[in-house]
Amino acid sequence: MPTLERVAGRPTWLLSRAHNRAQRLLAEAFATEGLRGYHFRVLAALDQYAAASQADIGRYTDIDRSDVVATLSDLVELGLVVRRVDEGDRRRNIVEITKRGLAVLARLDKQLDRVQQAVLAPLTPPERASLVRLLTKLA
Amino acid sequence: MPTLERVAGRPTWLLSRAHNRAQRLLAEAFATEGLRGYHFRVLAALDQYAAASQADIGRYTDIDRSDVVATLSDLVELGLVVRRVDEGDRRRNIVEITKRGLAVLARLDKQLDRVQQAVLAPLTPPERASLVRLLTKLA
DNA sequence: CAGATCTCAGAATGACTGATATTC
DNA sequence: CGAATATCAGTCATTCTGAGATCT
Repeated sequence: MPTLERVAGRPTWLLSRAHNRAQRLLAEAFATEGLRGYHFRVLAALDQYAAASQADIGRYTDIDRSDVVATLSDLVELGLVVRRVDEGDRRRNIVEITKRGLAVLARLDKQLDRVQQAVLAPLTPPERASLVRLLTKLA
Repeated sequence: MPTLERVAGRPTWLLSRAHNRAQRLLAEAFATEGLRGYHFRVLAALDQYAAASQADIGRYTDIDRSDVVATLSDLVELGLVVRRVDEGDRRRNIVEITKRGLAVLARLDKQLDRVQQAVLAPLTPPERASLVRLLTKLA
């Protein structure tokens, strides 16, 4: 296995490797429902913050407002969320997750747990806690 | 600051956040030389493994063969590498870094150190070592 | 022949930019 | 008026797929 001295062992490189591996597994998991990461994040946000505006969804999920629009349009078309104008503030859309959306979210959540297990498999429980603590400090 | 319970605290999410932050800083650093991450990785590989074939560069850098082609074409055009057919095995191209390429690589290397410092700033030295160890175990 | 190499065209995903119209 | 919102039309970087041509 060739190693690039100039990058091997560097935190940013290790971060990339771990992130890429996790992302591949997550993409696979989401694809079982025909969705992508953005869809999951938005559904999760709508479950937690019911009837949110699109701008809020963007803030909760850290997704750009313009991408929230497209993501929601996908979800509306799939019947996983409903979108209507906020009559109290006509600039806003109120977005809510549907029953079908909740069902999909529940299934994706289980898949997500599976992926976490797979990614963290090489670490012992105390090591996992340590990693979470260190990564949290980074942010 | 809103948090998404369904993803907050999850290793894959924390990994994404840290990776994204690092990537933004790295992209900025590379952009000072008008380059991107792929260019740096390839230059670093050519410095370490002189006169490599393109397939080998792909293996060293973990960049897909087809992307190595485009990246090298950029670097050739900038005069940072030279590419010629291997007369001993005419399937291969032999690629070498130039003097200018070495100079650019040296500057990028310094920038990379700066970025590592910035990314790791919130951690103490023992914590940094611990993070590197844990991330290495993940791979 | 099988296998390695280089090349090209294209796509998927996540992240981002800029502009516009509407509403508060 | 300034500020927030939703929308649209793009770009960009990284990663990956598939197919073809050449050479060992």
